[in-house]
Amino acid sequence: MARTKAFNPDEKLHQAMMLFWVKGYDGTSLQDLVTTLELNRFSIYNTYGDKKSLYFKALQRYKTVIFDPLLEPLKTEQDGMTRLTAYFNNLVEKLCMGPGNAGCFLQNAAQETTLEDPDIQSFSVRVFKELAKALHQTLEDAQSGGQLKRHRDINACTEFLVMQVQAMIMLRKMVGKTRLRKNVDFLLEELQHW
Amino acid sequence: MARTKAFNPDEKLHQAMMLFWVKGYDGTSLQDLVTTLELNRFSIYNTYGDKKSLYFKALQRYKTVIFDPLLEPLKTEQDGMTRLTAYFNNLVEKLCMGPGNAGCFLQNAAQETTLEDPDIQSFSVRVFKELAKALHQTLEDAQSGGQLKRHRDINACTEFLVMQVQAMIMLRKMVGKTRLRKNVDFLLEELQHW
DNA sequence: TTTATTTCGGAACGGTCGGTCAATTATAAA
DNA sequence: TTTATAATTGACCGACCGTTCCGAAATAAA
Repeated sequence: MARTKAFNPDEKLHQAMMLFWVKGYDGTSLQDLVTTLELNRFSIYNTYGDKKSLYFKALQRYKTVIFDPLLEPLKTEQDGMTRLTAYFNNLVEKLCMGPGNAGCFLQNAAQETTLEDPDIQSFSVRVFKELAKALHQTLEDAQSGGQLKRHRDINACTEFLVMQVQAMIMLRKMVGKTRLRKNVDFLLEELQHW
Repeated sequence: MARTKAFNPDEKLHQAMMLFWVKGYDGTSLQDLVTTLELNRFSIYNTYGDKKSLYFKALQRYKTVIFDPLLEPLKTEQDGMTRLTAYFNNLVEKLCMGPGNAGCFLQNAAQETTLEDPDIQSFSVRVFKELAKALHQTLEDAQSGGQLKRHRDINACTEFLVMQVQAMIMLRKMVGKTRLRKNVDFLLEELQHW
């Protein structure tokens, strides 16, 4: 016995995600959201709660829509090293396809100094642990498959690779695709001798 | 035939640098500056110009006071690989000594999305090119000294190392010293076989 | 000591921020 | 068709933003 929403909340959330991704939390004003989503301020509050709630919802959406698919190359049936190479190559491509030089929404969220929300922080940490877990499994498979030397410490390698991923995400914000490509190629070449 | 300043502009600029370093450009309000520097708003404008001018001056100060000294280990009389190791070890120490988890002021400045000032951008780029130059020279020395294999492409190695430096700076903002230390040790171990 | 010049302090500017309100409109159930 | 409920709207809130103005205080040169 009530009126129905005149918009699709999921679709609008997606637009909010893109906006926050590119402009950050502080850089995105309520007015920006009103203009971009073509929603009234109150409708935004009514649907998603306050600004930080909306930001968090957008961040969670990013995780499922953007981040999770990036892990797929690590979960195929191929051997470990092949999966690793596929993952990094795909990462470079996707990083250069994203909106502007926005980098990774999750990393941006973790870095925004003004945003010291514990929920957001712990969420970001949790997501990067998922990445670590996937890389760890892949490295294990590579080692048992003989593409990674026996003496290698899987945990140390995993941590290092997580750092490499984050480094590339960040680097993308500052340099072009060519430079990024070269650095990934360098890393992948090193990996062949691990 | 005029009144003298009741404060030391250099000292106050240093305090402003620390503030911008930790809280960023947007995160630092004029009121923050007034409170921290214990200066009147107008005195700030009168001495340093507007907010962005002060920020830029603070950034330049950071370059000479913090960044430049970090390059010193690369410019000693030791052999290339020793200098490289010394540089990274020192970097880890200094990163963990800086204010809070602020990371590197220059990197922060380059990343702040709202701050798309071309002067600031080009300044950051120029500084990181200085780092690249110093690393390049060091790698050359390492190669001619026999600590770096002949077949290695110095330019590619340099770019990769610059990325590693930036990665560590960023990682410091998200993880503790222990984790950072382990990653640097991993990298340095790899370097021994380059 | 006088005078010219600059700093200092506080108040105030217009603008934008995130967030809220009551009145209006639309719609699903009774 | 009526009625209860929720969505929508645009105006509006107090707070803070970066910036500016002006009167008062202070000091170096004349």
